Amino acid sequence: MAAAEGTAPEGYDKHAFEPFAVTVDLAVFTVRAGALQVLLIERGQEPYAGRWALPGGFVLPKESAETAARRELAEETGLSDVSGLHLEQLRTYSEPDRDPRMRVVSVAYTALLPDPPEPHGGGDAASARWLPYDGLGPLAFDHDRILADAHERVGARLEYTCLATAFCPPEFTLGELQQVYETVWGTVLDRPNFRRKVLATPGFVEQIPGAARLTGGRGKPAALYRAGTATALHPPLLRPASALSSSTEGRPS
Amino acid sequence: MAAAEGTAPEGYDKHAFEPFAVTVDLAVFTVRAGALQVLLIERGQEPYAGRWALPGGFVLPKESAETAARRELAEETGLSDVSGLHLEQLRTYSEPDRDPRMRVVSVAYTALLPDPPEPHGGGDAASARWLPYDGLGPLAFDHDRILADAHERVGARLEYTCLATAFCPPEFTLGELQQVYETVWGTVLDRPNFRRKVLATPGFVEQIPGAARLTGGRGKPAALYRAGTATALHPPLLRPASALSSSTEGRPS
DNA sequence: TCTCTTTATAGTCTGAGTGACTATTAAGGA
DNA sequence: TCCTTAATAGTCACTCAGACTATAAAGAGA
Repeated sequence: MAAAEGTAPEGYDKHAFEPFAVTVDLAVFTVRAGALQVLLIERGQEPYAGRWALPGGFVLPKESAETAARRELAEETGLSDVSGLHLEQLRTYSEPDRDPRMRVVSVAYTALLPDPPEPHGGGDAASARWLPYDGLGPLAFDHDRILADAHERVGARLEYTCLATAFCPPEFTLGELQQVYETVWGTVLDRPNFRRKVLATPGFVEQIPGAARLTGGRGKPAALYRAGTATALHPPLLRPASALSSSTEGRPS
Repeated sequence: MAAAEGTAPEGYDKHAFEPFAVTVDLAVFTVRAGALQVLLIERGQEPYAGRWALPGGFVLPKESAETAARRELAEETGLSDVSGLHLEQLRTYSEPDRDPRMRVVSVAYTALLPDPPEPHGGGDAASARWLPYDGLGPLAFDHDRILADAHERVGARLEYTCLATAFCPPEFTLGELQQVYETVWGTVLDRPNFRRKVLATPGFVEQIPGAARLTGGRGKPAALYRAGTATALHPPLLRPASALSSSTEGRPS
């Protein structure tokens, strides 16, 4: 139901039941220098003063959670245009005691950025920073759990969708695309096999004719590709069995 | 964040911002007589009076959305013990105008029941009924969308998990398990190939030694199985390409 | 300039897994 | 007794992924 039936108080009005605060939390990932990084802000006040937390904020009265998430994403990253970025609802966290101050229900979102976003945003967050996902200390609230869920979701999405290109700039090499997989999954993939699989999937990537880029200064120049129009990956690109538990290893806290 | 930072009003207190009503909506599926059926309640009052809607209700001040969903599931189905049933959070719907009366954020859940639940519940819902998923008219609120999302999620879950046994009673034949797949996906599967795949997956099902049941009175008796301990399905049991769009075909409204 | 290293790209071989089949077994009904 | 139905067993070919080897094209250093 949408409201006001079932266990609703009889003759309800908007104050006949306990109101909830509704917020959004953002797990924003990027791949920088071969490492998976997360956008975090440092809390300035209690509770959890000094601890890192996921960016986020209240859903305003006239906006959806999705709209709120995109607004917060723009504010925290400092990017002027976030309309093209990948933003996906993760799940909702509603444990009654997850915020010691009051009852807060939070809709978590996962966002993916290509490499060169500004180091930290110009929004209201005092100190937003990119931090490596591995080795994070315990975060504020239940954000360890949210971040771990987000990581697992992104890893699974790479298997069944063409989402990996969302981590890449408009033009990228297959080596860079492979590094996205390797970084998120925490494994090493065979380069010829990865190449064969990506090129065999229609619409995953399309080659930019005649373009090439020297990668690292050494070695043969790599052909450049851009993201294709396909979104699904059939058959999927399954991560090796050795990477199946990596989503629960090395996660914060 | 969990609350009270970012775009939160300065010096917030619990009434410094617009309160939201938080509800749960349930998409409860079962397979009865070879058809996919959904538990629905008929609305008795405006808005959408006379229309069918998903069961659900308010999240109480001291409970999580998951707890609320399980409580509602027990009330609406009339089952005394729902602790063993599959219940999974789907996603959250938060469009500002999804309920014309007030601002309601709803956390949707998907539940799966084996065949013989009571026809309708003894809870507060005046008229809860099982209705076939195919051919449903437009539902109340945005419940068409929620139900379609739930169907798609269940169909995808069958591919990668051992979830299909949640639709089956404690003892079942492989033919019954196959019918779960065929009913949810809306396709016909090859029986020997399905059998080979299920039996080749360790922990999916385990045979009950010596037990057999006549299925339909005709034909060779089928061996009985119970659900195994595995939860994941590696490699997945992908639905045929002909069933890929069936999640968007034939869905209500 | 001639190697050596590095990286991209091409190709081979094999085994696992699946789709499309055919064959056999065990029940009930005419 | 024969026919139908449904479960179960087995075959064959094709696809695909993993593990390789080989070649091409760049820079670095002697």
